[in-house]
Amino acid sequence: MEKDRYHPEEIEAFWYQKWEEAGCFKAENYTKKPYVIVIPPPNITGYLHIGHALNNTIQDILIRWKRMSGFNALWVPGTDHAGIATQNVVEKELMKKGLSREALGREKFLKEVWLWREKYGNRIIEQLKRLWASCDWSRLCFTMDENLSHAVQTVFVSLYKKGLIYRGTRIINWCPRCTTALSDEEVEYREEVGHLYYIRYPMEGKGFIVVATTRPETMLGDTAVAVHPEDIRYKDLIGENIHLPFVDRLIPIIADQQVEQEFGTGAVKVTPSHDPNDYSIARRHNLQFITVMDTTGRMNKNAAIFAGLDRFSCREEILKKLKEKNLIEKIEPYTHRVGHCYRCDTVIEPYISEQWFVKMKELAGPAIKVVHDGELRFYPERWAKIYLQWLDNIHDWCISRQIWWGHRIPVWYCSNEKCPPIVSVETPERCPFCGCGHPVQDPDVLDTWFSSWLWPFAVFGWPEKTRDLEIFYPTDTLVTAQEILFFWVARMVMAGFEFMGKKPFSSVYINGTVRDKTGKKMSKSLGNAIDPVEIIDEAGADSLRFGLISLTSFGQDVFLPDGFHYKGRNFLNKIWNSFRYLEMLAEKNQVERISFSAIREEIEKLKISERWILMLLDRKIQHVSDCLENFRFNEASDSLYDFYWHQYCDWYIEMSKMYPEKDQYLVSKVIPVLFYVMARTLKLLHPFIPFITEELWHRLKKFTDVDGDFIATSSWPEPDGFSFEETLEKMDEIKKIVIEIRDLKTTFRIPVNHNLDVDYRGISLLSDPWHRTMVEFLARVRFNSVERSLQDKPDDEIVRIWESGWFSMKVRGIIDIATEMKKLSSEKDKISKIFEETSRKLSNEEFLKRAPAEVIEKTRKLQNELASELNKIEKNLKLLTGSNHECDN
RNA sequence: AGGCGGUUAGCUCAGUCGGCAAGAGCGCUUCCCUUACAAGGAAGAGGUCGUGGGUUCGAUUCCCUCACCGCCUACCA
Repeated sequence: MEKDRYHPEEIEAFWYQKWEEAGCFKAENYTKKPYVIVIPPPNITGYLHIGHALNNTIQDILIRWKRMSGFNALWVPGTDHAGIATQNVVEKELMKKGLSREALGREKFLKEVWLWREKYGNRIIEQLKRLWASCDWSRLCFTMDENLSHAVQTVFVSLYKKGLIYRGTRIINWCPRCTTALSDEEVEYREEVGHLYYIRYPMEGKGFIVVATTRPETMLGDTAVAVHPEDIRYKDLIGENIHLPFVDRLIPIIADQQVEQEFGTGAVKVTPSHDPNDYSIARRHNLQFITVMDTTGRMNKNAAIFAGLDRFSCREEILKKLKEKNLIEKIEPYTHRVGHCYRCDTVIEPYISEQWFVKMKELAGPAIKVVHDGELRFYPERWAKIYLQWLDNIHDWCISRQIWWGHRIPVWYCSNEKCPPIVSVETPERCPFCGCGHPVQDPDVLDTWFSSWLWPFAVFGWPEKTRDLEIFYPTDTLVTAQEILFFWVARMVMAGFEFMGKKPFSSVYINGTVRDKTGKKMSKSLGNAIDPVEIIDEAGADSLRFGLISLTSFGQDVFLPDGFHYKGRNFLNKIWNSFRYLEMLAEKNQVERISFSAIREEIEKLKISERWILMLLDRKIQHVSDCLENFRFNEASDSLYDFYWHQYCDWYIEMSKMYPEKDQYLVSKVIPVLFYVMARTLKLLHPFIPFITEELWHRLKKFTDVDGDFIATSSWPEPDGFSFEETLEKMDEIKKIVIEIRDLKTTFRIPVNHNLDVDYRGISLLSDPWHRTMVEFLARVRFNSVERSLQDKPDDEIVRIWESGWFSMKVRGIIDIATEMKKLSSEKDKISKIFEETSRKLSNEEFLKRAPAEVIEKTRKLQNELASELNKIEKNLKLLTGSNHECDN
């Protein structure tokens, strides 16, 4: 037989295609109970990164498991139009060609974006698809699809009519690079080292008041200085005026509770148009709002001599001028949080403008209740608290964006300014209020998340009352990342109740974040990303999946070490080669049609080894199913790994080699059990490593009567209900003896198939010839039955006492007594300690009184085992020191 | 400032209701290309489970303190 390794490339490509051709992933069997997951739609600008890989592997495991478990499993795929991100990408492309969106104009620009989308927008889907995701691709959705647009408009109009959407002039987060408003969630705060500048503001009378600020350039827009009403330092100054430098403006000193006396000097400059705090102070005090920047972050005409400067150069300039005027008291280093645009990383500018908002308080109610009532659960549970905390403090949602790529706001304005806005799904011909002819549509588009939050029902055709909507909504499980808990998850729950009257899903599994060695999130822009596609090219999707899953315990962040996928890769190789052994075995013994049902019918004819592995398999089926039920993916995959490799391969397959070719028991029982365990384990492994299991499933068909056309659509195994508990103890004993002999053989370098003198009158397990054969085979020795006394032990033999019998082996050359002594002594010490501990426990009345019976029983049993072990070691030690008379049995 | 997560073998991590003689993968040591597999096999070494208290018959596990690492929220300019 030739050496072989598992080569995934062709196999993975082959089966993916077959699955699709056969429609394995289509959720078409409406007689079955549905199980539904909607994918968190990746951005069309995205590449598959390791975070997607983890997130989608988990979804795929759930879907495949449920599909096999008899559900009409539906995984809805789709992509997100990602308004700002996509517009930025296309603008960059245009820039390369010397074009700009302004030069093209709205219509032509949008054409470009659609072209770009046609060309690259499905790249990430192709990656997912080629690689593993068992989505129902016939239902692929896009957030800019016509029905999605229709849903978005319907929702807007409905919320507007309920008074939950309004238009207003507020201070909002503005990105001067993207020149658009952003929601609070779209701003990323980062600690940055800056300065705190103490500036002297000359008072109208005489003297100065010193204010502290991190942003001196905004002073040009100051319309007051505020102090705390009870601050004795400034009490008398309230109502005085300040002569604001550069802009020639008198501004008052006012008193406001919001001012912290301890911070800075206790006096704060108030810039209502460029700071959210100052904005609220200004509203309380009816201050003037003076905007000193334009939409791109340049100082405007209100900035007097600084007009035209960029906001950051203006800061430098103004500091220079202040120094010249001796108006800087001091400058301190200061670390503070600075908001950045989540799409382009530009520093956010608080900015006053007219935008559309959604009132969130009312919508949040049902979303809070459903979690309180336990009808929507988070896994891990701690996320519920974070979710609730956000909803409890929810602010209105700014939904209008001053970009072009996205859902146009369904609002028109009449030329007559007295007419209210026309809010309608259909384009109005004329103004319904005054009848005039040319209503103009609002130029803005909606926040991308304003379409994403409708995802769980919009993908099924809402607002139409479709059959899909009726059958598949609400969905079951949402698998997503922590970073979009507020952006997306919370808003979906709100939308679900508002528009469907029902929660959109009942379980939310928040998978961990994949981080690099320094704890940073893996991302392309940070340059610390591991490219999953590269790993797949190298070792296959199964290896990647297995490696990822193995490292991600219940919602914990994942810290990827180099070569994390080797575990999976090696495992696949093990599976591959063990399968080849089975094939070879079947062919050699001319076994063709193995009937699994026969195994179950003739249980009583099975020997301990078969019963043992069947029992372990049964337990494993139960365990893996339980793990999946509780989102314990790594526990499931690791316990399957252990079972397959360290029980099935290391022991059971090895045992099968003890039978001669065409042995009756081998052919009639062992081979069927080998195949049976293989087949069932492959099913359990399928959700984790779909490709190799599918390949082997089809190879199994040559020998067995496995069910289903594909393993992907076969049935999830149920335990047979075997309870051969007694085999466990015996197999453990056999393993122990085998390991003991192997240890001796290693220590004393004894050759293979050495003759071992054994007195098994006292070793009860070995009184069974079949057990003896098995031990001999596994330990690669031959037993000579002897009944001589240990006193007659020749000097070139080493002896091990086991229970009340013993075995002895001839040792070539020098027996290294010292090595053996050392080993036994340290073993003795170790066991003695534990023995003492258990003794103490068992003589403790409180323990006996309070501990549960099974714990006491367990401790007693351990105590006995330790005692007999100590006894053995004692005797063995005595043998080595030569005083072997007493231990002769 | 609050909240959350982490701290277990050299490295990366498991350890579900307190009752283990504390596990895995990689790495390390010794031996073996034995007819499924060297991406393999056999046998090993390696941990006072971050600190200090407490509860308990019993704590890696529960409670409190502290330390360090990380994350998330917050209108201290």
